Amino acid sequence: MSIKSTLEKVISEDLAELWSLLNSEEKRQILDNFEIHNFKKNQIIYAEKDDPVYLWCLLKGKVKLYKDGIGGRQQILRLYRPIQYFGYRAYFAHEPYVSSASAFEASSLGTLPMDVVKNMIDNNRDLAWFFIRELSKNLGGSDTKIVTLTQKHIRGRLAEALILLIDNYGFEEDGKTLKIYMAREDVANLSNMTTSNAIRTLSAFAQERIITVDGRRIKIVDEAKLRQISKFG
Amino acid sequence: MSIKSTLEKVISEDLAELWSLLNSEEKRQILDNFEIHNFKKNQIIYAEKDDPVYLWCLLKGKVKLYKDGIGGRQQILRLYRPIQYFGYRAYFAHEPYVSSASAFEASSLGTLPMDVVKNMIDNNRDLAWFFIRELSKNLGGSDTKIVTLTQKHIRGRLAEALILLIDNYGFEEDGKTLKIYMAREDVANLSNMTTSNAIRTLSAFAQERIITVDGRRIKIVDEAKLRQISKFG
DNA sequence: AAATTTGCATGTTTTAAAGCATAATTCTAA
DNA sequence: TTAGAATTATGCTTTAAAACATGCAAATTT
Repeated sequence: MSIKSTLEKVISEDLAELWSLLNSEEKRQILDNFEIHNFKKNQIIYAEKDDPVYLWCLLKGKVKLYKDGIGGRQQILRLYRPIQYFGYRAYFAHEPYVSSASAFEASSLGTLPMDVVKNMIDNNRDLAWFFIRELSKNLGGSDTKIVTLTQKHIRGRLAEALILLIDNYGFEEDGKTLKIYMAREDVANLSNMTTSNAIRTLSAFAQERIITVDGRRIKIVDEAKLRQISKFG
Repeated sequence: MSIKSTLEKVISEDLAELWSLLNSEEKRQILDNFEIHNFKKNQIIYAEKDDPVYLWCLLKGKVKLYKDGIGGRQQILRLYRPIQYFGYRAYFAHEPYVSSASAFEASSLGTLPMDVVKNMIDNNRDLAWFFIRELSKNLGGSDTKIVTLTQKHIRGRLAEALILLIDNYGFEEDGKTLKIYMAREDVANLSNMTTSNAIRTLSAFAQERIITVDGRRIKIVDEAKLRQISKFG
């Protein structure tokens, strides 16, 4: 199979949501400009203050969007799974990036120059609506996060983070084990607490039989309890 | 002057930014659907969980967008001044509102049904870009706020809030006095702290000759120092 | 004008979470 | 395969901010 038709296969199968919104000329434009890049575990995809150039599409793996804060503290803002798009916000705002993206594990990503995306949006209202909707959903999420991360106590924040991991990456075949294996430090960076407190609170949850912990494998035993802790104390 | 031509005057003068993007048919559509509403001080414009129906345009006054959190604690997310638009995010996300809006002082607002806005976006790419850009700027701001509100200490958060007030509402004729007079409680809700601590820290800033405080009149004496405190300790 | 409410100011106490120290364990690379 | 590094686990100490209490002043209501 030619490189091009392989690419077409990859793109048309994987970009499902966006792909269906395009006409044949637009599809050709994508094929001509789409590039695949592979990233190793923990490799940085782009960094805060960089100028945005590409629309990124996660094809395989896991990616975190994060912001480095005060005293080396890092806040994870969003997590991506295949097939999701990111990296476009800063371009649309005419700003440099305010956050960084890195591969959580070995990942494969596609790029499309934002100038191409811009042209396509100009001529495709469905595409415009796709981005308007994505931006709107993200903005609602960030506004909500401002309140939960500042007002919830540690246990509530950790419970919320675990629920986010469930919703984002789901379970292994057993229907219990989280399908993501992250360092305690990343759990902490997700839920706005120190690594010590993430470890401590995970242990507490384990003791209370809400979860079990085996290294980085986290099993959700009592999801209802988790949601209750996330919502209230 | 007829009601309609008065309205046209109000709209064409005040909606400047959006108005210039429209053709005459679109302008007619706005004139037919635009309504003016007046709100008293502290009156709620819409509330969290409501379904979004209108695009709101602040014509006169000041509006806060906020979210009620845990234990009666409120977080102010954004502040609006004339002429700014809000209330569209939830509609675009196909969600109920996740935050509430209320008038900070007696205010005058215009409404346009979101269904009308949607139709206009469908046929006007500049209008689409207007909202894409606004959403993108807001999302960058919210993502940044997540980090500053969780990681900065009280003094840094208050300094940042005061700078936000400068940038949003500016100064009186003296070039020093903030052009907004808000209760200590709102200052606290803007900077994620208790009312007591807002009062305490304002007093501390006054003692350090960074600001002067006379009731709700706040004079910025040393803006450079304020920016330094916001950035670092 | 008196009474009541509301908002501002400040001191004291309590507490949640950070910071720090030290092991134990697991991973990684020479 | 072993030495070293990184990660996880736990206990102890410190601290920033919340919670609480009280007094005072200004504004509103009666």
